Amino acid sequence: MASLDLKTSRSIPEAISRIATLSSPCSACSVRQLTICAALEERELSEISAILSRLELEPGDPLFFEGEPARHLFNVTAGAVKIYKLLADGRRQMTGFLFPGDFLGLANDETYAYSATAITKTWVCRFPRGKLENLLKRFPKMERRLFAMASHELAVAQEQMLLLGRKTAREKIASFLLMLSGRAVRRGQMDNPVSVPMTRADIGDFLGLTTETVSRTFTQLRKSGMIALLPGGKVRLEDRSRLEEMAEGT
Amino acid sequence: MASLDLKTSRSIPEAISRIATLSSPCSACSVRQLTICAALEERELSEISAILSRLELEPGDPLFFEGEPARHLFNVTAGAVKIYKLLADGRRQMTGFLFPGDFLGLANDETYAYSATAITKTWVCRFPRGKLENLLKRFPKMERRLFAMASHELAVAQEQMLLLGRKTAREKIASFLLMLSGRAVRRGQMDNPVSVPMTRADIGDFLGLTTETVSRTFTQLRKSGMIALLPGGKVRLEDRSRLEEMAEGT
DNA sequence: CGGGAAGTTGAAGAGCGTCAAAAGTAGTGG
DNA sequence: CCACTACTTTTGACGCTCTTCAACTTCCCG
Repeated sequence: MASLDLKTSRSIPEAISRIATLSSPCSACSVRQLTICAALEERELSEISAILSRLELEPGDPLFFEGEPARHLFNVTAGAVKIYKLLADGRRQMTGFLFPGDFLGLANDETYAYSATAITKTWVCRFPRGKLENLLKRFPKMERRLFAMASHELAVAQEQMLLLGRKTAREKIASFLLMLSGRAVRRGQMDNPVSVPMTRADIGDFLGLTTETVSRTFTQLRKSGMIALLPGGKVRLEDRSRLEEMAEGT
Repeated sequence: MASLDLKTSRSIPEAISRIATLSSPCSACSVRQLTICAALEERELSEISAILSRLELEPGDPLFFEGEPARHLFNVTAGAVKIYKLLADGRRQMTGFLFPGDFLGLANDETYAYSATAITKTWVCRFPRGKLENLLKRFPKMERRLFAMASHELAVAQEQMLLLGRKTAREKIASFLLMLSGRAVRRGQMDNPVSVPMTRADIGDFLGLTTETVSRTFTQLRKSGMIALLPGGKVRLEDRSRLEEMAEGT
């Protein structure tokens, strides 16, 4: 699994190497157009840059835990992050997987509503909450962009509720693979094969299934010729239209 | 609308006492403090008032359907609304129940991501999307308030994912009743008994269960003395702490 | 290589869904 | 005011999907 992300993140060193020559490291940011920093001027970027810290996380490193005071907001620039909530007895629900360009840490009250952990080697920009809020007041464009992203998250969450509440295991897995593929495209990557950097247990906790059911369902889709399981945690979609039908329940 | 210049009213009773003398119907709005119109000046309220239509809906009346061009945003002022998504074969997932003070119609692309229907006799304020957006640009306080509400929705959605993906039928029903109770309190109503204006089928589609399972689970909770089913769609919570434990899976 | 985590597969069982029917409730009109 | 209808809710019997528990295999990373 880990080897797979090394591949996807191969362009990071290049980006870093360019940092020194630019006025703001953000100018070289490969995910800028995807996130809150889109459409900002160079001068504004340097102000953003001044308040953030860049962190490098190893697989399994936590960003924060549910219930903690929400002191920071984060922006994923490379790698993958999982966010989840727990029940008292340890049952876990992933509420999202985050990839480059995704934003996390919005807190309604003063504490995080979920925990966040790096899945692979991951780079994030970390913003102190108060400082970012001050900046947002001065850059309405950025605030509106953040609102739009939250609004998008809301639509994604509703789609996920439909999946969790009403789809079968096969439909869930099909939807999941298509979602990963679609998001890869939006980040400018190949749509197929799709990189699946998380474990079966993580996928299960995302889809409301057990690891065993996830594994069995992958096998089932493989045997019916709809997908191929490639080494390095990659999955090739062999019949996208049938997967799409399956995902919609037809 | 003629203008009567008043200072911002901070306390609700104070505001209500002034209703008769005020120009904008929004001044008398009982849910103002709960929604996007909180903390606006009288002059701003009258501008809001100028762009909205007030609609009265009968049970079953649609507000809009998934996929339709998102021309309006809505604010519930009285009654109850259900929002839901459908699969091709008719399977349905409620993504929320909305009560006075709640906001709906945010659309990421140009179309609604879900359908919305009145459950009971309902009053809403309807805002043309473009006009409201213009107003938001001029009233950053309101835009920030809307953002905060969307952010809250996001946290609620994540809680619902935890419920849908990982809770048992009993835990789901317990969580549901406690949620209704908590929201009633936030609207200034009694926390117990809780009013349950939606059908068993609607509840099932909200919790990822069938009507039969919802009904059986209600019966089970009633027989174990945790709730009482009252006429008129009311439920009395007989043992809140046990319900809370159950909702959290302990 | 070797050890531990992750993934796969099997068998058995539980929880919830499905199908069916009865009982309760609300609205309508004679 | 009651009968009629249609819908909602409840209850029962049965079945299926997914979970649980367990063993085995594969894949990494040191």
